[in-house]
Formats: sequence, structure tokens, C-alpha cells
Amino acid sequence: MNQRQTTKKQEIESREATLLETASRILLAEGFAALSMERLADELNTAKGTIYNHFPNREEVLLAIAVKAINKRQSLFDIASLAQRPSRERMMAVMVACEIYVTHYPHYFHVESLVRHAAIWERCTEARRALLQKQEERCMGLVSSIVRGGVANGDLRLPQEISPEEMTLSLWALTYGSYLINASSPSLEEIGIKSVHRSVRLGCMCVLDGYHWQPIWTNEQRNHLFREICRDVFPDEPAPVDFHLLP
Amino acid sequence: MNQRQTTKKQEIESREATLLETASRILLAEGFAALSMERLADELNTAKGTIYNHFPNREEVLLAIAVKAINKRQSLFDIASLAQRPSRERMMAVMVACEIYVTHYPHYFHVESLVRHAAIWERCTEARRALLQKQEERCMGLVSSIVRGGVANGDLRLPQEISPEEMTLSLWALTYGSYLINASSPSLEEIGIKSVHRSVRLGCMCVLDGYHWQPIWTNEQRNHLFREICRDVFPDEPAPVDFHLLP
DNA sequence: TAAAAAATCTGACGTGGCGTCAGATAATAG
DNA sequence: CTATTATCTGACGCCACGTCAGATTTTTTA
Repeated sequence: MNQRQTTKKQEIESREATLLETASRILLAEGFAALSMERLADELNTAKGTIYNHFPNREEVLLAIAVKAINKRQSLFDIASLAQRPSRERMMAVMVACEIYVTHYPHYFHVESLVRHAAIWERCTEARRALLQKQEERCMGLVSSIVRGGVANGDLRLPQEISPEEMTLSLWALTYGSYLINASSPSLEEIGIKSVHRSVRLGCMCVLDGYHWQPIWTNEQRNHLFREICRDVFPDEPAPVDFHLLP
Repeated sequence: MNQRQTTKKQEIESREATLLETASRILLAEGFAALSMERLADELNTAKGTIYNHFPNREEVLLAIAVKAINKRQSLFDIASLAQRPSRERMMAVMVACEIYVTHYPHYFHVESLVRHAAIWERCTEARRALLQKQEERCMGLVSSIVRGGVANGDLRLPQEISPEEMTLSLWALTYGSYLINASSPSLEEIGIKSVHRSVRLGCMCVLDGYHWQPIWTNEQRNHLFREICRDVFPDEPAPVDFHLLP
């Protein structure tokens, strides 16, 4: 009896997981427009009403995927910030984490940005939105902690008027902005940008150097460390394509 | 006869303008969801079919607004890059242009980012998309030209491996990314970011300083120049709120 | 100026997806 | 084995999209 009870609950729970996987697959293969509740119900061999038992509307399904996405991102950031390395290398590990995320989980990145649009955001429940916000803040917090760590042990002397959070925002904006622009302007390469990844790396390095975060590396050192971090800090993730920082 | 001909054509043309104004108004006041073709037809006292004579679908109306938006942005960039000032000040003028754009034409900024999403982008005609792309590239080009100018007269010595376009991308990504994050995370201020404008200014300055673009300014000089540029280069635009760069 | 031709406008119509809900079915309790 | 509760179902009402045959207006032609 008790066994059956859990069996039923498990069935419902596992359906939710399958549902999100199916939705992700459709989204990745055919885009947002193709993701209809009818379609989802069909593919899951269930009725539309059942889907609505799990999510109050279509947008909320998206948000649920976005939550999975940010959890993945957070786990990558966690690994990066726990690396036993000097502060600046930990920061580089976060950069590597971003690159892995964007390269190997592009649909996650896509959903994360999609879900931020008012048309979608506004239709979601406060509860799930809070979930996303909290994780977002936690990700930012992890990066800010690395900055704080750098300040604490003297690798970095942040100007009085700049908080660690503001430095984090700069780096995140640079990264996020670059990948968004890249996603929507396929012609970037035609106008002199060889690789977005390369640009993001150079841009972030410039900001870190700009604030004199020690040690300042040569290009050779950067490349070497980049590969080392891919290998040692993220042994379980396939390494992102290694565009050389040097030409 | 000829007079009448032009009269009719003018009517159609002016309708298109009214249409876009009405659409902008709805969009600004009630968001994308509220912008339906029915609604547009109603407000213009015309039939739905007539709207479809102008635009093949709803998304294309958005894109048309985005084209107006980017034209505005381009005109601001034009003014900035034509200023009779040292290269680095011209670059700061572009930063001011961005701030004016985001502050005083927020709906334009919003539409520009909205239109980039695949769900909308894909449904638009190639012709109009090309229009937007071209203007986008022109805006990037204006900024790259300022970088080139700085290199040409020795204010800036760009590292071998970095093209002017890559530097432009960094600055643009930092700006665009920051404002997007700000738009979708109203809680930024709670986590230590006093003002996005301030963060963007500091971030861009850090990049410019990072590449040693001369002259390097003190905070006082930055603030002073910022106000001067608002006043002298953009006398026709209301100045953006002047958050001090210093605390 | 009047009739014919062309351009433009119109709104009813077909379509498709959203979200609901009364009734059917299955699970659990007594 | 029956009653109660939980879950599932799919037909339904609704709304907005985009179309198109026919009405209306404008332009051309004679």
C-alpha cells in the first residue's frame, strides 16, 4: 500500500523530469514556437490537462528548464571557485566554466536568456521566479567571493569606489553580452572578430589586468594556464575548443 | 491627377508612420503581449487587412520599430564620433550616447533586444533584417573608426593580437550586457550595485585604461569631461542623470 | 465626363493553440 | 467491497493570426 503510494508519486515526479527533457529536446531542435502544450502532451502520450497539473502555463515550462540550466551553471561555478589555486586562477576557472557552459550547453544558455523577457517572465509564478533569482544571485556571489578573496590576500587592490559586485557585473556583462551578440549576429566573423571565445577571454583579461589583479600573465602563460585549468579543474567536462589567444 | 496620386501615396505612407507610432505606444504602455494586429487595426480605425498590406505579420511591425530605434542610435553615435575632440573623448562621447539612448529611449533599447530573439527574427523578411544588420554594423563601424583614429595618432597602442573590432565588441558587450542584466534583475541595487550607469562607465573606463588609451584621467577629470560632453556634444538631448563616478 | 481597369480596403472565415472544467477513471481509506 | 479522494481526460470556449473573395475607391482610358 505504502509501496503503491510512493509508486504513484514517483510516477508523477518522473513524468515531470521526462516532460522537461522532452520540452528541452523540442526547444533545441525546433525552437520556442514549436513547443506547444498540445505537442508536449502528444509526445508524452498523455492528455493536455495532465501537463497543466504540472505547470500552470507554457511559459512556466520554459522557466523550469531555465532553473535546470542555472543549476548546471552554478555547479560549474562551484567547481571553479573551489579550485585550490591563486585567486586570479580561480577567476580564470570561472571564465573557463562560462566557456564550457556556452559551448556544451548552448540550449541552456539560450533558455536562460529567453526566460528573462518580460512576455515570458511575467506569466510565471513568483515561486519559480524566486528560485531562478536566488541561483542567479548565488552565481554572482561566487564570483564576488573570488574577488573578495583576491583583495583579502593582496593579489588585487580594488579602487575605493568599486565594490566586488561591480567588478563581477563588469565581467559577467562582458561575457553575457558577447555571447548574446554573437548568437544574434552571425556575421561577426565577417567584420574582424575571429572568435567570440577569444574576444571574451581577451576582454576579461583586460579588465583583470586593468585593475592590476596579480599576477599579470604573458599570453603564453595565459594559454598554458587555460589548458591546464580545462584539464585539471574540469576533468569531467569536454574541453571547449581551444582557440589560441595569440593570433 | 498627379496631385491626387501623390495624395493617396502620401496617405498610405503617413499611415505607416502613424501605425508605428501607435504600435510603439502600445508596446511601451502594455508590453508585447498587448500588441495584436486586431488592436492596431482598431486604434487606427482601419481593417486588419489594411495593416497586412503594410506588414506581412506581427513580428515585422516590431522589426520596423527596431529599425527606427537603431536609426536613432546611429544618429547619436554619428554626433559622438564627429565631435572635434581627442580620440578618447570621442569614445567617451559614444558612451554618453549609449547612456542617453538607454535613459531617454528605453522602449527603443527594449525593442532592439526583443527583435533579436529567434522566435521573432525568423518570421521577418530578409529585406528588413538586412536593414537592421546594416545599421548595426555601421554603429559598430563608427566605434571601430574611433579606435582606429586613436591608433593612428598615437593615443592608443593596441596589442598586436587585438583588432579594433574586437575592442569595440568588448565595449559594446559590456554596455549592452549590463543594461540587459539590469532590465531583467531589478534587485541589482540590493546586491551592491549602486547604479548600472555608474558600473558601465567604470567598466568601459577600465577597458580603455587597460589598453592604455591616452590620456588616462583622474576621477575628477572623468566627471568633468562627462558633464562637458553632455552639454557640448549633445546640446539637444536632455542630459542623462549624472550619477557621480566617485562615491 | 463616363466607363473600364487597377489599386486598395474590408471583415468574415478557417486555423491553431491556450487554458478550463465537468465527468471518467484510478488510487486509497475505511 | 464500498466510499472517498486524487488524478486524468479531451471536448469546449476563447482569442489572435493571417487569408481572400468581394466591395470600394482611385486611376486610367476613351
